Amino acid sequence: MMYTAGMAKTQAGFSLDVLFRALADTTRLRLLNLIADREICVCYFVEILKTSQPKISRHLAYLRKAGIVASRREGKWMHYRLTIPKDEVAARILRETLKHLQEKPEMKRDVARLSSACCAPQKYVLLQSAPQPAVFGASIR
Amino acid sequence: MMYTAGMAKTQAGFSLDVLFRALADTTRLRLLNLIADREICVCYFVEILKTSQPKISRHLAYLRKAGIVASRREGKWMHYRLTIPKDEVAARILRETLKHLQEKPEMKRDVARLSSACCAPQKYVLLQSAPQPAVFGASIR
DNA sequence: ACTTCATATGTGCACTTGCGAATATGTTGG
DNA sequence: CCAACATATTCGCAAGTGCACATATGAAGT
Repeated sequence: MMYTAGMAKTQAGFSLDVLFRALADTTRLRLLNLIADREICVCYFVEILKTSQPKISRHLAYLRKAGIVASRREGKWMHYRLTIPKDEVAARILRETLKHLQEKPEMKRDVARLSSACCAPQKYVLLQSAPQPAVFGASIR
Repeated sequence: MMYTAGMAKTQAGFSLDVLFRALADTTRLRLLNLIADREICVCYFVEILKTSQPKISRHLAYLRKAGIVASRREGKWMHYRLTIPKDEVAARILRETLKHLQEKPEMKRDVARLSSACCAPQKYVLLQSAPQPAVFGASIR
């Protein structure tokens, strides 16, 4: 057996229930799909999912507690990004999930709305001065 | 691009929420871990998980509705087996999950209890005349 | 047909989860 | 410090989920 120290294997302590519960919700899957390729500011989620701000915030908190996303503050804005779990199996499950979501029409529509919101922010009152999503075009998938 | 007809791709209609909700429960994960390698009769689950029969039956029904397991009747007994979903992504997620479960001590203990129950059924009153699990030793993982 | 055994399902209850509405926290600029 | 803005959290409620208990279904033997 040649496991080196850096080799992230399955961590026996890790609990999959947590991950699955985090993924077992449509709103959260939509959020994950949107941040899969870029770091996004919360206000975009609100506009794109056409959902209330507290609801978005709560679901993001849920994902954060499950260790799937991380946040970064930039002045008034909070940016969320995907964080691939240390556990190798969890990471693979997450990647497979995102790959699947990419195929779905609703998810494609969300991404399309995001890019149109970025290109023409004047159409969205709330996004007038919002920071643009980063890493557009690049992809972890 | 060289997709042949036989290549099972991601099915857009498939909904991952259902799969995740099915996997987001410890009892169901224990059941899945046990049937991952073999077809098992319900009475074994009851003995091994030391849980009430209705509870086992309910969770099995849940898994059946999610399309993860299938049942087969043999006289009075119902045998359950794992069914890999048609959707390729779902199938991969399920396999990864089972791989992860295999590592966990509780899950190993369940499997150990199962084999001891099979080798010495006289220790378990309820299993006196129960049919033995099939495909012992073989593995889909 | 009746009983027994194996499994499935209905019922009521405790607990959890998601939601909208209101409010709190944190940041920036005046 | 205060006002305005972006985001987070609290609260009360409606809906969902898991459980124990009781009961129903289905098969096999008498």
